[in-house]
Amino acid sequence: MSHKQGKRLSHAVVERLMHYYYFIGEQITEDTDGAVSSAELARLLEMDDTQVRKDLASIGVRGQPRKGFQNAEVLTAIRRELGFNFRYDAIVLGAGRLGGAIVSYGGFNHFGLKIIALFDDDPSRTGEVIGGTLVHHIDELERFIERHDVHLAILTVPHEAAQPLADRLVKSGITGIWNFAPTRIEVPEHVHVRHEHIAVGLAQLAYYLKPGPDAPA
Amino acid sequence: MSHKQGKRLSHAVVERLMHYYYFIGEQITEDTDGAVSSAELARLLEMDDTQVRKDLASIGVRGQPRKGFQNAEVLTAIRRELGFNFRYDAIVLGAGRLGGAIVSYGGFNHFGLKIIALFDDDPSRTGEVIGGTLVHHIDELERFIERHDVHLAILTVPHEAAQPLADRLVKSGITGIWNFAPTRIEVPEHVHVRHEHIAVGLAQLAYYLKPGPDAPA
DNA sequence: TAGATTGTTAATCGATTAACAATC
DNA sequence: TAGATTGTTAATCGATTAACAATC
Repeated sequence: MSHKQGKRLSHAVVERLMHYYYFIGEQITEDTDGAVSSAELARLLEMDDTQVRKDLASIGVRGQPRKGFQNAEVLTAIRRELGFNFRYDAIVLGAGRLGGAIVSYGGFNHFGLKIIALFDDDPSRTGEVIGGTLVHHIDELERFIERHDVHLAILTVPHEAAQPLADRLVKSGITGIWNFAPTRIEVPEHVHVRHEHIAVGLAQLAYYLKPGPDAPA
Repeated sequence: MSHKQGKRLSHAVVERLMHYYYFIGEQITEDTDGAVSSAELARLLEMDDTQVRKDLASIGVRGQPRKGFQNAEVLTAIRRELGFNFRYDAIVLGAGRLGGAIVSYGGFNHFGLKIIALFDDDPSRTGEVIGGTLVHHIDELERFIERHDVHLAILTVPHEAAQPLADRLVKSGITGIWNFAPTRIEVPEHVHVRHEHIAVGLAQLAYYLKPGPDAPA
């Protein structure tokens, strides 16, 4: 393998790999043998073709002159590099609409994510099944995590519940938190948090739609 | 005003402004008169303090030596710059769990977004009210957009429905699309699309949680 | 005043793009 | 072979960080 092992990919590279994965994955239905050129990928994703070649080289994929990159080979390398071949068991905190949307979304298993339980503090929700997943009472949290050796939690709770819950999660051994709660949470250094700050996306759009002299063309 | 009007802010700057807005907004409850130093903001958001000062300078906010930046002044400037003072009427396409979660989330009105209707192709959903918002049949789409002069649409439909719907939206005069559908959509240049590619967040986390020699410390 | 913090220029760093020889 | 496309080095660009005088 020609690329350096252990080299940590930047967030930007991981994001671009996801876009390649996503896009090639969409194209491939029966045409698994197809290939794609860096120029083609670049055009469709509105980026530079050199960038594409560099990104793919960085994960050890080599193209063929006059042909491009084998679809299947690219997908395999991205899966390997981003860890989609591992299975990550996860729990979802909060059985509200967002938590429900997340457990119901079937796409995550392509990325190795398997949601094995929902938790909610409303006792009347306990025992309910959403998207094939059982709702547990929040009091069961610590015992469940220990018993099932879970390391990833998805937070979809209100503002005020987020930090106390994060503390409980960390104490129980959770090392990754995907935070959809509308607040920042603080965790020890060894815990990875991804803040999914949905209003940022809205702000980006609003900025472009804003009327007046400041509006960009 | 000292900052250049009409200067287009980069995506990265818009995102950082949102983090400041969010964070200061959380702090301020009664303490509207408070101020925050660039060093304090930087520490809490894990970034460089010079960056904070530059960002705030770029939207015309001036701090006071030995005091910092007035909370209220920062918030006002960000609102002005990002367009939160305008009202954006929006429609949501798809009355599934995700569409429901979006209309039920109360936070968007802080950013000027007002969701005025849901649309779904399932006739049995028509007339239903979710989060205070009425579900219309998709056949009403064009007439509704025209009648209510809507320019922003939020897509929460399945893969295969996304592109055809985007085409209808564009034809009806929509100029901004917030796309939560798990596929890329193509639109004319004058239409702004924000792809909310949720699995990217998962991939970032998975990359850090991945076991093995490649895993970063 | 002394000292904390800003505002801004200069230096550094990294990411993007251009160029082009190597390859099939 | 000729020509399309890769792989990679060099050049450019922009973003981040360091340094420090200005300010209250």
